[in-house]
Amino acid sequence: MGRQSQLSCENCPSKGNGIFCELESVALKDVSEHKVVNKYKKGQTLFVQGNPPFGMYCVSTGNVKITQIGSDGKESIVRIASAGDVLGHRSIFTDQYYNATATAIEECSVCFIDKKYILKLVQEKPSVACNLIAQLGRDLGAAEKRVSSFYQKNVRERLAELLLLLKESHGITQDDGKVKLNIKLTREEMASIIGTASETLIRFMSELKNEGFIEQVGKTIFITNEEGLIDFAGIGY
Amino acid sequence: MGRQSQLSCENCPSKGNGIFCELESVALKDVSEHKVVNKYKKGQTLFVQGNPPFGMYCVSTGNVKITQIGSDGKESIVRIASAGDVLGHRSIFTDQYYNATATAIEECSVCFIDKKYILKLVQEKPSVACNLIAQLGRDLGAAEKRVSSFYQKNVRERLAELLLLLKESHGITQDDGKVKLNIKLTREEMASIIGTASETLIRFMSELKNEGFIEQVGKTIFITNEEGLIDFAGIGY
DNA sequence: CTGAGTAACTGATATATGTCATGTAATTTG
DNA sequence: CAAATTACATGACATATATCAGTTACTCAG
Repeated sequence: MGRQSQLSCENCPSKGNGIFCELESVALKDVSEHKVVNKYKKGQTLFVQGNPPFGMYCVSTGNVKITQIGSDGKESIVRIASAGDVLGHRSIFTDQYYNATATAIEECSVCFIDKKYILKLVQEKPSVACNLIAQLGRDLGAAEKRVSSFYQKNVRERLAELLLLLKESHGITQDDGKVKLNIKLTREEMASIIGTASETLIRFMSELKNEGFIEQVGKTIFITNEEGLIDFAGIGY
Repeated sequence: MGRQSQLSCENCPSKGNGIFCELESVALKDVSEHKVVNKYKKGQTLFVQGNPPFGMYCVSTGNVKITQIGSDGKESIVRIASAGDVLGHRSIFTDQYYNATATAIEECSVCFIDKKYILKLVQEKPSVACNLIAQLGRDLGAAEKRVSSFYQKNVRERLAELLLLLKESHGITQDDGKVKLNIKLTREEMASIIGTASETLIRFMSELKNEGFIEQVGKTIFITNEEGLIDFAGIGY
């Protein structure tokens, strides 16, 4: 659905931390020529659970949610991809259909790289393969940590943990010392990340507000007391 | 701790489905020469959460549980590795300390491959890199599925799902049509996989027994009605 | 073989969290 | 700009599951 435009990988906002970061200029230009830049509006899907993969996505700007739908229709957010993150890489190499849906949660610019080309690139450029392995390794680590969180922590602790993770990935420290979470998530979405009902999440958010750990202006969340949250989450950070 | 012995990769029971399966004889022999075969007894650890990784493990025989300990001491099983599965690969490439502990749940034979060598191999042999990516991709897919299961399913459904997964990975169909789950897990361990208390798990196991979906002889579980379980799990398998 | 320790199992009770209901605030749309 | 829709928020209640307590059945070391 997205509008196309050409934008070189060398000027990509995500150049520094992507899987292509160690490629020399010539190779990077070659990547540029094999990709398509797509724009997505909020709510538009990059790919849909159950469909076959044709390539890999690399987020340039904006945030994308990766969700799985249960048989009861409940939507669970398994991951959020931001600038520099790749998407759909899992399905290409495992030769499975997408087992999740990727949806833009805001105006996004995402590059699409053809399956054939990315397979060739991984064969020829060990650095790309290694970076892909590392990325998958980090994703797996994060996913396994979440699995154990579900067992070991209650909703309140998982919420504190989520806020701290969002701070790491999307936090902007302001002049007044408060940290702004630069990502717009509905309460419903936040709830489906930590696996709880939105009402329950909202209740605990209110609690955190009352106790002075966070502040809210509209949907935007500010972390005002990180130490407190860490304590709250009950973790060895 | 394990006793050493030399055993060629070419005769490894897990040769067909490991990450080295596409290597030619010469290369495989080279791998053999860079590995050490270790034996572990039930309860012995391959590596421990928080320690730095020195290499990668490849399970030859037996089953290994990968666990994470929460701040409250609760042990959560994030994955079970069996013949052909690799272990500790995540930490090598992400350059992090182990964020999980690997423990033999029965007599095991596991090959250890030095970090330096495996890095070199991934650089030089694209097939190894691709297989590693695929393996990580499958692991990530499984982990993400578990994350959403926690949100979307209740304990009973997660138990049915676990039994079906164990059937896929460790099931042996017998002459009488019953499927034997060829893996010895304590109820406590099973509970910590699906994230519930052992008492609760036992209760639902009894329920499944009473309704004729499974049978038990000692610790060994037999699946007698797969269809029923699939229905129970409420999933689109 | 035997006793001690651990694991399996069952029951009773407590509680965290889900669900339903209702009202208000914020967005979107014609 | 108003109307309609959607998201946020809080209360009341229901319930799945954790926790605690106790019994029985294995397992393993001596």
